Amino acid sequence: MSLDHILLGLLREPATGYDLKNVFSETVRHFWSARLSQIYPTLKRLEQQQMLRSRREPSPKGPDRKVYTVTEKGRAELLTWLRSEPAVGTERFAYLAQLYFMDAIGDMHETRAFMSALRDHHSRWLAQLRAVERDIVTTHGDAPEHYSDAGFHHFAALRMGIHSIQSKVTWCDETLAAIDRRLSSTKPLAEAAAGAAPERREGIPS
Amino acid sequence: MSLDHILLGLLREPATGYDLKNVFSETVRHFWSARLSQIYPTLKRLEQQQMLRSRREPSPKGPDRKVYTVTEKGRAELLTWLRSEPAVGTERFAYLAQLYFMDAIGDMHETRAFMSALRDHHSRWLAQLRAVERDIVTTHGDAPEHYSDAGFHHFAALRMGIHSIQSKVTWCDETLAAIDRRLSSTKPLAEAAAGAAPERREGIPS
DNA sequence: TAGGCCATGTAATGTGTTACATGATTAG
DNA sequence: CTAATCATGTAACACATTACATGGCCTA
Repeated sequence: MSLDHILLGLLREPATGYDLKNVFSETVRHFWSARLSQIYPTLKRLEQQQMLRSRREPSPKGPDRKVYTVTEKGRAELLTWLRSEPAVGTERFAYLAQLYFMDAIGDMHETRAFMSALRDHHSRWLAQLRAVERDIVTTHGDAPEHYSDAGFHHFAALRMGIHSIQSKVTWCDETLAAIDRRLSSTKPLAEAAAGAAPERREGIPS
Repeated sequence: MSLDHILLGLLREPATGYDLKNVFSETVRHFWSARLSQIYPTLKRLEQQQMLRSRREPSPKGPDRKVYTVTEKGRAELLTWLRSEPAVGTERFAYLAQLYFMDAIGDMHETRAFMSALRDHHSRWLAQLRAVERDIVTTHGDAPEHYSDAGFHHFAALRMGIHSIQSKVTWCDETLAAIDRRLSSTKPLAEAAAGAAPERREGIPS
């Protein structure tokens, strides 16, 4: 259901499927993603359901553009969704599942490499979000309570990304430190330098 | 693909679909969820692919149990997945999408109520995760680097949940405070007491 | 005896990804 | 001339949810 609502939300200005794809990669990408091959059929269906109307326009470059606008029915549907309960509880973290089972590999160095890759990824992502934040603050000032209505809501969503990703970087660091303590207590340098990973069996259950 | 791997991971002990459902709701629920009606066909398919083997056993209560075990091929597949890149970039936050478009309602009080509901939800969730953490620390001590291999990895996954949810509670508080500043600067108490929500139009763009 | 748990599943539908298919315009 | 961008879409498949269907055993 949610792509429907996101498209209705983005279509406050008339736009084509292609336009919406670009908006996705610019502003909405840190909490949602969608491919063109999903966007086109969804727009078509929303038009059949009378949530949208479309008109064809010649394009300066390339084929005709099919420009969509939201109907009254579509706007009503958007408002209903916005007024419904916060949509929580559907988050899925595939990389946490990997980590959770990673003891099956039996080599803490692989866990370390995994966490390190994860830290890099989140750290880069955080830098991007902070850059976006810096732009906004430079342009509109550092008091979001004085932004436009839309600006305020967009900024709040961005701040959630920053808090959340920052906490993951911190978590990666905490976990990497614990891994290092673990490695240095069970596998001193001399032994590690010796080569082949020794089988280790411990008694403490999960 | 991931439910496949999660089931392979959970099946270090032989278990039935029903058992796996229960394990889901106990330990894995903070980063993944699955319904029985998805688990059963998936187990069936994994058996066809020779990742799993099953045997029927009489049950003390109810119908025969169909107990699954992982084959060599299944274990190899699990290890391949564990050794692959961290599966990032698929996170979706439907409630952030709601917030992002919520200026369309045109009433900051509704945004406030939304954020407040979100805070409650995350706060309750955080309390649950902290309770689980407390149990583990009480039983196994506060030095995770000395836990079993499995225990260490499970604890690390739990810590990510705690960091991440805590950061969301903090974000909710920050945003609620900003909303309150905004409400008190644009709509003083006397006006709010007067009743009907006045239309407000501001010039600053997003 | 009513409701919950044990235990299995199927069918229909919804949602999302990957791959395929086409073709014009513009910048290097 | 070649590659990127503009612009449309379809088809096949993969993944997930909701609803339906069955039935025994145990507890309140």
